Amino acid sequence: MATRDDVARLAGVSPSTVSYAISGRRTISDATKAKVLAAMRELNYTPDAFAQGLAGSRRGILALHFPTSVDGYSSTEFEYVSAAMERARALGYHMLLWSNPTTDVMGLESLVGQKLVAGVLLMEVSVNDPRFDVLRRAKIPFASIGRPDDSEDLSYVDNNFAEAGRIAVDYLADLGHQSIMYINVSVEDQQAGNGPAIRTARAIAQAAAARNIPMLEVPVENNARGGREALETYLQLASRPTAVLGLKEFATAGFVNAAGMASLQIPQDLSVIALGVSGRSAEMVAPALTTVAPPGERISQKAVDALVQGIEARVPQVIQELVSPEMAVRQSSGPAPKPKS
Amino acid sequence: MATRDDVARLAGVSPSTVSYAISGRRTISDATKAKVLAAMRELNYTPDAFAQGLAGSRRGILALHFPTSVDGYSSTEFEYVSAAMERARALGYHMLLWSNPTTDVMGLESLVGQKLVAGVLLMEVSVNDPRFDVLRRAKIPFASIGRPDDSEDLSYVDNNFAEAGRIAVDYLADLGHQSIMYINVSVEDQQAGNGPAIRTARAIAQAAAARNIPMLEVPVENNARGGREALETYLQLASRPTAVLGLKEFATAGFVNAAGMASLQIPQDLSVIALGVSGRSAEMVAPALTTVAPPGERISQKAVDALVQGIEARVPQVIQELVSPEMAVRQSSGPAPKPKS
DNA sequence: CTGAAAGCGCTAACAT
DNA sequence: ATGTTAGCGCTTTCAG
Repeated sequence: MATRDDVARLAGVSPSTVSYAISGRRTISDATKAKVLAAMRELNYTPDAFAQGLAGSRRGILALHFPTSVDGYSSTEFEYVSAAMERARALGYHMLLWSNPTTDVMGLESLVGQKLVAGVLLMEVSVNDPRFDVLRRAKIPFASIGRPDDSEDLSYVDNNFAEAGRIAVDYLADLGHQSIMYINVSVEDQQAGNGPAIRTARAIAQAAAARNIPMLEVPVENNARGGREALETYLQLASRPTAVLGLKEFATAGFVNAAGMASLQIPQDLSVIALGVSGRSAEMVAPALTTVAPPGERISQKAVDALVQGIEARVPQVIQELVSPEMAVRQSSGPAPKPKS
Repeated sequence: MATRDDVARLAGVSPSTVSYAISGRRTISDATKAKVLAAMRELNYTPDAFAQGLAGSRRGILALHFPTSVDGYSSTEFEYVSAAMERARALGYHMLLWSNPTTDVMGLESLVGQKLVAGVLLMEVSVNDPRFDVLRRAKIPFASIGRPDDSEDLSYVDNNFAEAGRIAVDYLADLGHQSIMYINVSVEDQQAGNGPAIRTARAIAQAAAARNIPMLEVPVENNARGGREALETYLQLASRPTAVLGLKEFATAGFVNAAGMASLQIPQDLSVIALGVSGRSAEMVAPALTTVAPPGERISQKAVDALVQGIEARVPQVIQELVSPEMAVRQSSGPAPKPKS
């Protein structure tokens, strides 16, 4: 492979001139610039990323870090990943995928220690996520999709859960629903500090209280079986809520499907709203799920922007942003049934 | 941050000794090794990845490349990505995610030109994928998940489509089904050379012919609307097949849901089998889809192994492997209905 | 068994 | 406007 010196020789200029012609960090006459460009093209030259990284200060790689999940991830999560990668590329960075158990903080430490990446973007953060301390100590720029409880000094972009709760509850209340069941993630996940689960529960509780509506929380695992369990719980209730909010797509789908088996009509008998689920997933279920979810690409994009700002800005600023969720009314929700007399 | 020379100074040895103590590429007395290790620990030293990459020959980064899809990807695809990343890590490599339009071959070229990555793993390859030529010309190691038509000299791991077709068709034939409809990807996708679509169609046709069963192919887009269109086509058929094979999860789910709306009973009236769909996705649908799909993690894992072999082996070998699909019978399939007399 | 020294291919300060 | 040169932090020969 051709090196910069080969290009310089062929163009008849000094090596540094080649560098400057590429970077534009000093003025080069059009004549020599043309010669350099021609030589580059002829030799099919591209600067070596490792040499650039070692010599300069810019290391054009970002890491996207998420804890390995036993449950696996859904297409909704992949949308975040894809969008983050595309945004990184648009800003001139490569995106490294990195995943290890949350408990294994060493993994992150070793990644950072190698100085391979210029910054780290955290996904699936918990309210007391230990990764933040690791990164703070390492003095490496970072930002997160989602936020921990103690988030004063850090840059993040997160879903506006409070707003999501309000939108969903108000929508249901306006349709005459008088009580709500919330399908939460498993107790273990909650204890692990799952941010969306905790914040959503809080938001729904508040919004429901504001509308004077009782709310019941049911924790299940995020899979079809969990959804079925939620339905069993639902069926055993003395007075069944007419509205169900589900946080995760697999559990919510499982609930809806089980309800269908049990001859419950959705949305005639009860309304179901899925929170934080992408449209594509929502439409895999029958009836298609009404959703309240933030635009994932935009969250990822802004989070990458925040990270890059933290890397490149001379005076990094803390960027914190809550993205408003959007409601998509599909077939799983409607007016509350008339109470039987 | 501490450098290797700092460690050497603290340990009272020469810099190269530190390197050798780490790499183990020459024998070091236990005494000095202990000193070095202690110094490393004290300074919290990790070798700089860029310096290692520049000085040595090993560049511990792999790229996972897939064309950006307008349709977006599903959780099934994410499983491949996750598994590939984990395997790479197990083998001591980082995994870079990279995606751009197939038409834009320049994008891949620039990635490779930077010599950032030691090898490239291709996903979502088409039968005439232009990316192979780019990589061949660049003389960079590569392997693929899936394969092009001309695959003689390259390493790949792919689903055994022929076997998948046979398994599905034999299963249906044994249950008395006499004709089959195949929901394929859109005509555009087929013309773009979508390998799984083309090979699956071929496999089903062959297996059906062997069992003397007619097969009808219906191309639709991979989303809920596509599934509904497939059902409309189905309903208008003079004699309706009692079995449907679907290639993509969103279209297949859409078909099943639309069938439910049209009061078709699955599996009583017709059986549906989803090909290449993960269990998690299959269970989002009601009735849960019977699937014939290869174990995604194992495909990814072997593909990464093949790539790394191509990078590290002194005499790289061409590794080609077809992974057998597995059938999971769920609720969407059963015996053919008795023909009405 | 260990040390010294020559690069790897660049960036950026120091020249002119 | 361009050339010269000193590193960046390592790996790996060459020399004990």
